[in-house]
Amino acid sequence: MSERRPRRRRDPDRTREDILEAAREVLAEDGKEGLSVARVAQRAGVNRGTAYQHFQTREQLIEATVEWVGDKLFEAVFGDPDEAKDQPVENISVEDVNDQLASFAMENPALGRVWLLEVLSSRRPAKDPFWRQYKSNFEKFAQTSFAQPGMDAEVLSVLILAGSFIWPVWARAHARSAKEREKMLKRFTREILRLSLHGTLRPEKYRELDTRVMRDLRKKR
Amino acid sequence: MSERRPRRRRDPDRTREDILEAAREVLAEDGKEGLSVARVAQRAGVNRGTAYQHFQTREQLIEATVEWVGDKLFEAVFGDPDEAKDQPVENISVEDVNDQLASFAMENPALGRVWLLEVLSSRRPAKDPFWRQYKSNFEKFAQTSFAQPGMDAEVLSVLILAGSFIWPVWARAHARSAKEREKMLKRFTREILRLSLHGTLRPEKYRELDTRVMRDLRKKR
DNA sequence: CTACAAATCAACACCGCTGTTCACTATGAG
DNA sequence: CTCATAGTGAACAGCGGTGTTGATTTGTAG
Repeated sequence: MSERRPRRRRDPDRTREDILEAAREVLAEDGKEGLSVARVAQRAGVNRGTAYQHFQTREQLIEATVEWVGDKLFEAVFGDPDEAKDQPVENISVEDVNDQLASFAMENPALGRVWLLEVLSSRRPAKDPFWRQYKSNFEKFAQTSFAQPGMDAEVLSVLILAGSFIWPVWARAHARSAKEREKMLKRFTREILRLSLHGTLRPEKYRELDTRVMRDLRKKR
Repeated sequence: MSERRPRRRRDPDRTREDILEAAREVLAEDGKEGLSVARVAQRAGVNRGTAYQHFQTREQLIEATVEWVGDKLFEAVFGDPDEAKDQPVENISVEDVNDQLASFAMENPALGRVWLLEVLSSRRPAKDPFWRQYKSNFEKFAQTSFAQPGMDAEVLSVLILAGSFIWPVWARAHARSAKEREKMLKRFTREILRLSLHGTLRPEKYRELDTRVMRDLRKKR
Protein backbone atom coordinates (compact mmCIF):
# COMPACT_ATOMS: atom_id res chain seq x y z
CA MET A 1 0.00 0.00 0.00
CA SER A 2 0.90 3.70 -0.19
CA GLU A 3 2.59 3.43 -3.59
CA ARG A 4 4.68 6.49 -4.05
CA ARG A 5 3.61 8.27 -7.18
CA PRO A 6 6.31 9.61 -9.49
CA ARG A 7 6.51 13.34 -9.35
CA ARG A 8 4.13 15.12 -11.71
CA ARG A 9 5.43 16.77 -14.77
CA ARG A 10 5.54 20.45 -14.17
CA ASP A 11 2.56 22.03 -15.89
CA PRO A 12 0.47 24.33 -13.72
CA ASP A 13 -2.43 24.76 -16.14
CA ARG A 14 -2.79 21.04 -16.70
CA THR A 15 -2.56 20.46 -12.95
CA ARG A 16 -5.25 23.00 -12.30
CA GLU A 17 -7.47 21.29 -14.83
CA ASP A 18 -6.84 17.90 -13.27
CA ILE A 19 -7.81 19.23 -9.88
CA LEU A 20 -10.98 20.80 -11.24
CA GLU A 21 -11.88 17.63 -13.05
CA ALA A 22 -11.45 15.60 -9.90
CA ALA A 23 -13.51 18.16 -8.01
CA ARG A 24 -16.33 17.72 -10.51
CA GLU A 25 -16.22 13.97 -10.09
CA VAL A 26 -16.32 14.18 -6.33
CA LEU A 27 -19.08 16.79 -6.44
CA ALA A 28 -21.05 14.63 -8.85
CA GLU A 29 -20.69 11.58 -6.64
CA ASP A 30 -21.19 13.00 -3.19
CA GLY A 31 -22.42 16.53 -3.54
CA LYS A 32 -21.04 19.66 -2.05
CA GLU A 33 -20.72 18.27 1.44
CA GLY A 34 -18.78 15.24 0.31
CA LEU A 35 -16.10 17.40 -1.21
CA SER A 36 -12.88 17.82 0.72
CA VAL A 37 -9.63 19.14 -0.61
CA ALA A 38 -7.96 15.98 0.59
CA ARG A 39 -10.24 13.74 -1.48
CA VAL A 40 -10.02 15.87 -4.55
CA ALA A 41 -6.24 16.01 -4.40
CA GLN A 42 -6.02 12.27 -3.98
CA ARG A 43 -8.35 11.64 -6.89
CA ALA A 44 -6.45 14.08 -9.07
CA GLY A 45 -3.19 12.37 -8.21
CA VAL A 46 -1.83 15.56 -6.74
CA ASN A 47 -0.33 16.45 -3.45
CA ARG A 48 -2.70 18.15 -1.07
CA GLY A 49 -0.28 21.00 -0.77
CA THR A 50 -0.37 21.47 -4.52
CA ALA A 51 -4.13 21.69 -4.47
CA TYR A 52 -3.93 24.44 -1.88
CA GLN A 53 -1.45 26.17 -4.13
CA HIS A 54 -4.09 26.43 -6.85
CA PHE A 55 -7.16 27.04 -4.70
CA GLN A 56 -6.65 28.82 -1.43
CA THR A 57 -9.66 27.29 0.27
CA ARG A 58 -12.18 24.55 -0.15
CA GLU A 59 -14.82 27.19 -0.83
CA GLN A 60 -12.87 28.62 -3.72
CA LEU A 61 -12.42 25.21 -5.23
CA ILE A 62 -16.16 24.67 -5.12
CA GLU A 63 -16.80 28.10 -6.52
CA ALA A 64 -14.51 27.44 -9.47
CA THR A 65 -16.25 24.15 -10.13
CA VAL A 66 -19.69 25.72 -10.06
CA GLU A 67 -18.46 28.34 -12.47
CA TRP A 68 -17.35 25.62 -14.83
CA VAL A 69 -20.77 23.98 -14.61
CA GLY A 70 -22.44 27.27 -15.44
CA ASP A 71 -20.31 27.57 -18.58
CA LYS A 72 -21.03 24.02 -19.68
CA LEU A 73 -24.70 24.51 -19.07
CA PHE A 74 -24.67 27.61 -21.18
CA GLU A 75 -22.94 25.80 -23.97
CA ALA A 76 -25.30 22.82 -23.78
CA VAL A 77 -28.39 24.99 -23.94
CA PHE A 78 -27.43 28.03 -25.99
CA GLY A 79 -24.39 26.81 -27.86
CA ASP A 80 -21.31 28.97 -28.46
CA PRO A 81 -21.41 32.01 -26.16
CA ASP A 82 -20.08 34.37 -28.77
CA GLU A 83 -22.89 33.68 -31.18
CA ALA A 84 -25.62 33.16 -28.62
CA LYS A 85 -25.27 36.45 -26.77
CA ASP A 86 -27.04 38.56 -29.31
CA GLN A 87 -29.45 36.22 -30.98
CA PRO A 88 -32.87 37.83 -31.33
CA VAL A 89 -35.48 36.03 -29.22
CA GLU A 90 -37.47 35.02 -32.25
CA ASN A 91 -34.64 32.75 -33.34
CA ILE A 92 -34.69 30.81 -30.12
CA SER A 93 -36.97 27.85 -29.75
CA VAL A 94 -38.65 27.68 -26.38
CA GLU A 95 -38.97 24.01 -26.85
CA ASP A 96 -35.30 23.41 -27.60
CA VAL A 97 -34.09 25.48 -24.70
CA ASN A 98 -36.20 23.57 -22.23
CA ASP A 99 -35.25 20.24 -23.75
CA GLN A 100 -31.54 20.94 -23.60
CA LEU A 101 -31.85 22.22 -20.07
CA ALA A 102 -33.77 19.21 -18.84
CA SER A 103 -31.39 16.91 -20.64
CA PHE A 104 -28.35 18.48 -19.05
CA ALA A 105 -29.99 18.20 -15.66
CA MET A 106 -30.75 14.55 -16.25
CA GLU A 107 -27.22 13.75 -17.32
CA ASN A 108 -25.54 15.75 -14.55
CA PRO A 109 -27.93 15.44 -11.65
CA ALA A 110 -25.70 16.17 -8.68
CA LEU A 111 -23.57 18.75 -10.42
CA GLY A 112 -26.67 20.51 -11.67
CA ARG A 113 -28.31 20.65 -8.28
CA VAL A 114 -25.22 22.12 -6.69
CA TRP A 115 -25.08 24.70 -9.44
CA LEU A 116 -28.74 25.62 -9.05
CA LEU A 117 -28.63 26.21 -5.31
CA GLU A 118 -25.29 27.91 -5.43
CA VAL A 119 -26.37 30.35 -8.13
CA LEU A 120 -29.80 31.13 -6.78
CA SER A 121 -28.47 31.77 -3.30
CA SER A 122 -25.39 33.67 -4.41
CA ARG A 123 -25.17 37.36 -3.72
CA ARG A 124 -24.71 38.11 -7.38
CA PRO A 125 -26.60 35.51 -9.40
CA ALA A 126 -26.23 37.64 -12.50
CA LYS A 127 -22.56 36.72 -12.48
CA ASP A 128 -23.55 33.34 -13.87
CA PRO A 129 -23.75 33.47 -17.66
CA PHE A 130 -26.42 30.84 -18.00
CA TRP A 131 -28.79 32.28 -15.46
CA ARG A 132 -28.43 35.71 -16.98
CA GLN A 133 -29.15 34.49 -20.48
CA TYR A 134 -31.96 32.18 -19.47
CA LYS A 135 -33.82 34.76 -17.46
CA SER A 136 -33.39 37.56 -19.94
CA ASN A 137 -34.57 35.29 -22.74
CA PHE A 138 -37.69 34.58 -20.76
CA GLU A 139 -38.24 38.25 -20.12
CA LYS A 140 -37.85 39.17 -23.76
CA PHE A 141 -40.07 36.33 -24.85
CA ALA A 142 -42.78 37.43 -22.45
CA GLN A 143 -42.99 40.66 -24.43
CA THR A 144 -43.69 38.98 -27.73
CA SER A 145 -47.03 38.12 -29.22
CA PHE A 146 -46.23 34.44 -28.88
CA ALA A 147 -46.43 34.64 -25.13
CA GLN A 148 -49.45 34.67 -22.92
CA PRO A 149 -49.93 38.10 -21.39
CA GLY A 150 -49.05 38.85 -17.80
CA MET A 151 -46.25 36.38 -17.28
CA ASP A 152 -43.82 36.85 -14.40
CA ALA A 153 -40.65 35.75 -16.14
CA GLU A 154 -38.59 35.60 -12.98
CA VAL A 155 -40.95 33.25 -11.21
CA LEU A 156 -41.16 31.11 -14.31
CA SER A 157 -37.38 30.98 -14.66
CA VAL A 158 -36.97 29.73 -11.11
CA LEU A 159 -39.86 27.32 -11.46
CA ILE A 160 -38.61 25.64 -14.60
CA LEU A 161 -35.02 25.57 -13.46
CA ALA A 162 -36.01 24.11 -10.11
CA GLY A 163 -38.22 21.54 -11.78
CA SER A 164 -35.58 20.57 -14.29
CA PHE A 165 -32.92 20.01 -11.66
CA ILE A 166 -35.15 18.41 -9.05
CA TRP A 167 -36.93 16.05 -11.42
CA PRO A 168 -33.78 13.90 -11.74
CA VAL A 169 -33.86 13.40 -7.99
CA TRP A 170 -37.30 11.90 -8.20
CA ALA A 171 -36.41 10.08 -11.39
CA ARG A 172 -33.36 8.59 -9.66
CA ALA A 173 -31.24 9.63 -12.60
CA HIS A 174 -28.13 8.29 -10.95
CA ALA A 175 -28.62 4.52 -10.74
CA ARG A 176 -30.55 4.30 -13.99
CA SER A 177 -29.69 3.18 -17.46
CA ALA A 178 -29.40 5.65 -20.30
CA LYS A 179 -32.59 4.28 -21.72
CA GLU A 180 -34.57 4.79 -18.55
CA ARG A 181 -33.18 8.27 -18.09
CA GLU A 182 -34.23 9.08 -21.62
CA LYS A 183 -37.75 7.95 -20.88
CA MET A 184 -38.05 10.01 -17.72
CA LEU A 185 -36.60 12.97 -19.54
CA LYS A 186 -39.23 12.69 -22.25
CA ARG A 187 -41.99 12.61 -19.70
CA PHE A 188 -40.72 15.78 -18.14
CA THR A 189 -40.18 17.76 -21.31
CA ARG A 190 -43.50 16.69 -22.72
CA GLU A 191 -45.35 17.80 -19.63
CA ILE A 192 -43.55 21.14 -19.55
CA LEU A 193 -44.62 21.67 -23.10
CA ARG A 194 -48.20 20.67 -22.42
CA LEU A 195 -48.28 22.89 -19.37
CA SER A 196 -46.88 25.78 -21.37
CA LEU A 197 -49.57 25.38 -23.99
CA HIS A 198 -52.62 24.68 -21.88
CA GLY A 199 -51.94 25.07 -18.17
CA THR A 200 -53.68 22.72 -15.79
CA LEU A 201 -57.05 24.34 -15.21
CA ARG A 202 -59.79 24.84 -17.74
CA PRO A 203 -60.29 28.60 -17.65
CA GLU A 204 -63.96 28.29 -18.51
CA LYS A 205 -64.49 26.40 -15.27
CA TYR A 206 -62.68 29.04 -13.25
CA ARG A 207 -64.20 32.27 -14.50
CA GLU A 208 -64.12 33.95 -11.14
CA LEU A 209 -60.57 32.94 -10.34
CA ASP A 210 -59.49 33.95 -13.80
CA THR A 211 -60.90 37.44 -13.65
CA ARG A 212 -59.36 37.91 -10.22
CA VAL A 213 -55.90 36.87 -11.36
CA MET A 214 -56.14 39.05 -14.44
CA ARG A 215 -57.39 42.01 -12.47
CA ASP A 216 -54.41 41.75 -10.10
CA LEU A 217 -52.30 41.72 -13.17
CA ARG A 218 -53.23 45.19 -14.27
CA LYS A 219 -52.32 47.02 -11.10
CA LYS A 220 -49.01 45.25 -10.56
CA ARG A 221 -45.65 46.45 -11.92
CA MET B 1 -16.69 29.04 31.20
CA SER B 2 -17.93 25.48 30.84
CA GLU B 3 -20.71 25.92 33.36
CA ARG B 4 -21.69 22.50 34.54
CA ARG B 5 -25.38 22.02 34.04
CA PRO B 6 -27.29 20.21 36.77
CA ARG B 7 -28.36 16.77 35.71
CA ARG B 8 -31.60 16.80 33.75
CA ARG B 9 -34.74 15.64 35.38
CA ARG B 10 -35.48 12.18 34.14
CA ASP B 11 -38.23 12.44 31.53
CA PRO B 12 -37.44 10.59 28.34
CA ASP B 13 -40.36 11.88 26.28
CA ARG B 14 -39.71 15.49 27.14
CA THR B 15 -36.00 14.97 26.46
CA ARG B 16 -36.71 13.45 23.09
CA GLU B 17 -38.89 16.40 22.19
CA ASP B 18 -36.24 18.84 23.30
CA ILE B 19 -33.69 17.13 21.13
CA LEU B 20 -35.98 17.13 18.12
CA GLU B 21 -36.81 20.77 18.64
CA ALA B 22 -33.14 21.66 18.78
CA ALA B 23 -32.53 19.57 15.68
CA ARG B 24 -35.17 21.56 13.84
CA GLU B 25 -33.58 24.82 14.86
CA VAL B 26 -30.15 23.72 13.73
CA LEU B 27 -31.52 22.33 10.49
CA ALA B 28 -33.40 25.54 9.84
CA GLU B 29 -30.32 27.63 10.48
CA ASP B 30 -27.62 25.67 8.75
CA GLY B 31 -29.25 22.95 6.72
CA LYS B 32 -28.63 19.27 6.76
CA GLU B 33 -24.87 19.56 6.57
CA GLY B 34 -24.68 21.92 9.49
CA LEU B 35 -26.40 19.45 11.74
CA SER B 36 -24.22 17.48 14.11
CA VAL B 37 -25.36 15.50 17.09
CA ALA B 38 -22.95 17.52 19.20
CA ARG B 39 -24.53 20.86 18.26
CA VAL B 40 -28.04 19.58 18.65
CA ALA B 41 -27.32 18.13 22.05
CA GLN B 42 -25.70 21.31 23.22
CA ARG B 43 -28.58 23.43 21.99
CA ALA B 44 -31.07 21.11 23.65
CA GLY B 45 -29.15 21.30 26.91
CA VAL B 46 -28.60 17.58 26.88
CA ASN B 47 -25.55 15.42 27.11
CA ARG B 48 -24.33 14.15 23.81
CA GLY B 49 -24.55 10.62 25.11
CA THR B 50 -28.19 11.16 25.92
CA ALA B 51 -28.87 12.25 22.39
CA TYR B 52 -27.29 9.06 21.12
CA GLN B 53 -29.56 7.11 23.43
CA HIS B 54 -32.60 8.58 21.73
CA PHE B 55 -31.27 8.53 18.19
CA GLN B 56 -28.67 5.93 17.35
CA THR B 57 -27.05 7.92 14.59
CA ARG B 58 -26.96 11.37 13.12
CA GLU B 59 -28.87 10.03 10.12
CA GLN B 60 -31.73 8.81 12.26
CA LEU B 61 -31.97 12.12 14.02
CA ILE B 62 -32.30 13.85 10.67
CA GLU B 63 -34.82 11.30 9.51
CA ALA B 64 -36.98 11.87 12.55
CA THR B 65 -36.83 15.60 12.02
CA VAL B 66 -37.80 15.33 8.38
CA GLU B 67 -40.71 13.18 9.41
CA TRP B 68 -41.87 15.88 11.74
CA VAL B 69 -41.64 18.45 8.95
CA GLY B 70 -43.73 16.21 6.71
CA ASP B 71 -46.43 16.08 9.35
CA LYS B 72 -46.42 19.82 9.88
CA LEU B 73 -46.55 20.42 6.18
CA PHE B 74 -49.50 18.13 5.88
CA GLU B 75 -51.28 19.95 8.64
CA ALA B 76 -50.50 23.36 7.17
CA VAL B 77 -51.79 22.43 3.74
CA PHE B 78 -54.54 19.89 4.31
CA GLY B 79 -55.47 20.47 7.95
CA ASP B 80 -56.29 17.70 10.37
CA PRO B 81 -55.12 14.38 8.92
CA ASP B 82 -58.13 12.48 10.17
CA GLU B 83 -60.56 14.65 8.28
CA ALA B 84 -58.38 15.32 5.26
CA LYS B 85 -57.68 11.73 4.29
CA ASP B 86 -60.98 11.05 2.68
CA GLN B 87 -62.14 14.38 1.41
CA PRO B 88 -63.47 14.12 -2.12
CA VAL B 89 -61.29 16.03 -4.57
CA GLU B 90 -64.09 18.38 -5.47
CA ASN B 91 -63.97 19.83 -1.96
CA ILE B 92 -60.32 20.76 -2.27
CA SER B 93 -59.38 24.10 -3.69
CA VAL B 94 -56.40 23.89 -6.01
CA GLU B 95 -55.71 27.48 -5.25
CA ASP B 96 -55.71 27.05 -1.48
CA VAL B 97 -53.47 24.01 -1.56
CA ASN B 98 -50.85 25.78 -3.61
CA ASP B 99 -51.09 28.90 -1.50
CA GLN B 100 -50.63 27.04 1.75
CA LEU B 101 -47.77 25.05 0.33
CA ALA B 102 -45.94 28.09 -0.98
CA SER B 103 -46.56 29.89 2.27
CA PHE B 104 -45.13 27.06 4.35
CA ALA B 105 -42.11 26.97 2.09
CA MET B 106 -41.60 30.68 2.47
CA GLU B 107 -41.85 30.57 6.23
CA ASN B 108 -39.65 27.49 6.65
CA PRO B 109 -37.19 27.78 3.83
CA ALA B 110 -34.32 25.62 5.02
CA LEU B 111 -36.47 23.04 6.74
CA GLY B 112 -38.65 22.75 3.67
CA ARG B 113 -35.75 22.28 1.30
CA VAL B 114 -34.30 19.53 3.43
CA TRP B 115 -37.68 17.86 3.52
CA LEU B 116 -38.12 18.08 -0.24
CA LEU B 117 -34.80 16.55 -1.16
CA GLU B 118 -34.99 13.95 1.54
CA VAL B 119 -38.43 12.77 0.53
CA LEU B 120 -37.89 12.80 -3.20
CA SER B 121 -34.65 10.89 -2.91
CA SER B 122 -35.86 8.46 -0.28
CA ARG B 123 -36.35 4.85 -1.21
CA ARG B 124 -39.95 4.99 -0.14
CA PRO B 125 -41.29 8.47 -0.73
CA ALA B 126 -44.81 7.22 -0.24
CA LYS B 127 -43.98 6.91 3.44
CA ASP B 128 -44.35 10.65 3.72
CA PRO B 129 -47.96 11.59 4.37
CA PHE B 130 -47.82 14.92 2.67
CA TRP B 131 -46.22 13.72 -0.54
CA ARG B 132 -48.70 10.88 -0.75
CA GLN B 133 -51.69 13.14 -0.29
CA TYR B 134 -50.41 15.88 -2.55
CA LYS B 135 -49.61 13.60 -5.41
CA SER B 136 -52.77 11.56 -5.19
CA ASN B 137 -54.82 14.74 -5.04
CA PHE B 138 -53.20 15.86 -8.22
CA GLU B 139 -53.85 12.53 -9.86
CA LYS B 140 -57.50 12.52 -8.90
CA PHE B 141 -57.93 16.10 -9.97
CA ALA B 142 -56.42 15.33 -13.35
CA GLN B 143 -59.33 12.97 -13.94
CA THR B 144 -61.98 15.60 -13.38
CA SER B 145 -63.58 17.84 -15.95
CA PHE B 146 -61.97 20.84 -14.30
CA ALA B 147 -58.55 19.74 -15.42
CA GLN B 148 -56.92 20.10 -18.78
CA PRO B 149 -56.64 16.72 -20.47
CA GLY B 150 -53.39 14.81 -20.68
CA MET B 151 -51.71 16.05 -17.51
CA ASP B 152 -48.84 14.08 -16.04
CA ALA B 153 -49.66 14.51 -12.37
CA GLU B 154 -46.36 13.17 -11.14
CA VAL B 155 -44.30 15.61 -13.15
CA LEU B 156 -46.55 18.43 -12.06
CA SER B 157 -46.29 17.44 -8.41
CA VAL B 158 -42.52 17.50 -8.52
CA LEU B 159 -42.49 20.71 -10.52
CA ILE B 160 -44.71 22.67 -8.20
CA LEU B 161 -43.11 21.31 -5.06
CA ALA B 162 -39.65 22.06 -6.38
CA GLY B 163 -40.71 25.55 -7.39
CA SER B 164 -42.38 26.24 -4.07
CA PHE B 165 -39.36 25.22 -2.06
CA ILE B 166 -36.70 26.69 -4.32
CA TRP B 167 -38.42 30.03 -4.82
CA PRO B 168 -37.60 31.07 -1.24
CA VAL B 169 -33.92 30.57 -2.04
CA TRP B 170 -34.14 33.09 -4.82
CA ALA B 171 -36.42 35.29 -2.78
CA ARG B 172 -33.88 35.24 0.06
CA ALA B 173 -36.67 34.38 2.46
CA HIS B 174 -34.27 34.20 5.35
CA ALA B 175 -32.92 37.72 5.82
CA ARG B 176 -36.17 39.38 4.82
CA SER B 177 -38.95 41.04 6.73
CA ALA B 178 -42.35 39.43 7.00
CA LYS B 179 -43.71 42.08 4.69
CA GLU B 180 -41.18 41.42 1.96
CA ARG B 181 -41.67 37.68 2.27
CA GLU B 182 -45.37 38.21 1.88
CA LYS B 183 -44.82 40.16 -1.28
CA MET B 184 -42.57 37.56 -2.84
CA LEU B 185 -45.01 34.86 -1.83
CA LYS B 186 -47.83 36.68 -3.60
CA ARG B 187 -45.81 36.95 -6.76
CA PHE B 188 -45.18 33.26 -6.77
CA THR B 189 -48.71 32.11 -6.05
CA ARG B 190 -50.16 34.50 -8.55
CA GLU B 191 -47.87 33.28 -11.28
CA ILE B 192 -48.61 29.65 -10.49
CA LEU B 193 -52.27 30.44 -10.81
CA ARG B 194 -51.82 32.32 -14.05
CA LEU B 195 -49.69 29.52 -15.41
CA SER B 196 -52.28 26.97 -14.39
CA LEU B 197 -54.98 28.87 -16.20
CA HIS B 198 -53.22 29.93 -19.36
CA GLY B 199 -49.77 28.39 -19.67
CA THR B 200 -47.03 30.45 -21.24
CA LEU B 201 -47.49 29.92 -24.97
CA ARG B 202 -50.42 30.98 -27.08
CA PRO B 203 -51.59 27.71 -28.57
CA GLU B 204 -52.84 29.37 -31.72
CA LYS B 205 -49.27 30.41 -32.45
CA TYR B 206 -47.96 26.91 -31.93
CA ARG B 207 -50.38 24.77 -33.90
CA GLU B 208 -47.75 22.34 -35.06
CA LEU B 209 -46.17 21.94 -31.64
CA ASP B 210 -49.58 21.58 -30.09
CA THR B 211 -50.74 18.80 -32.36
CA ARG B 212 -47.47 16.97 -31.85
CA VAL B 213 -47.72 17.12 -28.07
CA MET B 214 -51.31 16.04 -28.13
CA ARG B 215 -50.60 13.21 -30.53
CA ASP B 216 -47.89 11.87 -28.23
CA LEU B 217 -50.44 12.03 -25.54
CA ARG B 218 -52.70 9.44 -27.07
CA LYS B 219 -50.20 6.66 -27.40
CA LYS B 220 -48.63 7.08 -23.99
CA ARG B 221 -49.88 5.36 -20.83
C1' DC C 1 -39.02 1.30 50.85
C1' DT C 2 -36.52 -1.24 47.95
C1' DA C 3 -35.00 -3.10 43.63
C1' DC C 4 -34.21 -2.33 39.07
C1' DA C 5 -34.52 -0.86 34.45
C1' DA C 6 -33.90 3.13 32.12
C1' DA C 7 -32.06 7.82 31.66
C1' DT C 8 -28.33 10.75 32.06
C1' DC C 9 -23.68 11.80 31.83
C1' DA C 10 -18.35 12.21 31.50
C1' DA C 11 -14.67 10.26 29.44
C1' DC C 12 -12.47 7.56 25.88
C1' DA C 13 -10.66 6.37 21.41
C1' DC C 14 -10.55 7.54 17.08
C1' DC C 15 -11.31 9.74 12.74
C1' DG C 16 -10.81 13.18 8.83
C1' DC C 17 -10.59 17.67 7.71
C1' DT C 18 -8.50 22.57 7.28
C1' DG C 19 -5.02 25.60 6.56
C1' DT C 20 -0.06 26.59 7.33
C1' DT C 21 4.78 26.13 7.17
C1' DC C 22 9.14 24.58 5.82
C1' DA C 23 12.68 22.23 3.60
C1' DC C 24 13.59 19.84 -0.46
C1' DT C 25 13.51 18.52 -5.51
C1' DA C 26 12.88 18.79 -10.23
C1' DT C 27 12.08 21.43 -14.32
C1' DG C 28 11.15 24.43 -18.02
C1' DA C 29 11.89 29.05 -19.77
C1' DG C 30 15.10 32.34 -21.02
C1' DC D 1 23.42 27.17 -17.19
C1' DT D 2 20.64 29.23 -13.73
C1' DC D 3 16.94 30.35 -11.31
C1' DA D 4 12.24 31.35 -10.30
C1' DT D 5 8.75 28.41 -9.33
C1' DA D 6 5.65 24.13 -9.59
C1' DG D 7 5.33 20.30 -7.20
C1' DT D 8 6.26 17.12 -3.12
C1' DG D 9 6.18 15.41 1.57
C1' DA D 10 5.90 15.83 6.18
C1' DA D 11 4.70 17.76 10.19
C1' DC D 12 1.89 20.86 13.16
C1' DA D 13 -1.82 22.81 15.58
C1' DG D 14 -6.29 22.89 15.83
C1' DC D 15 -11.13 21.86 15.23
C1' DG D 16 -15.28 19.31 15.33
C1' DG D 17 -17.08 15.30 14.47
C1' DT D 18 -18.79 10.05 15.50
C1' DG D 19 -19.86 6.21 18.25
C1' DT D 20 -18.96 3.59 22.51
C1' DT D 21 -18.54 2.44 27.34
C1' DG D 22 -19.14 2.16 32.06
C1' DA D 23 -20.30 4.65 36.15
C1' DT D 24 -24.04 7.12 38.34
C1' DT D 25 -28.56 8.70 39.26
C1' DT D 26 -33.51 8.50 39.37
C1' DG D 27 -38.38 7.43 38.61
C1' DT D 28 -41.35 3.94 39.46
C1' DA D 29 -43.35 -0.72 39.92
C1' DG D 30 -43.95 -4.09 43.12
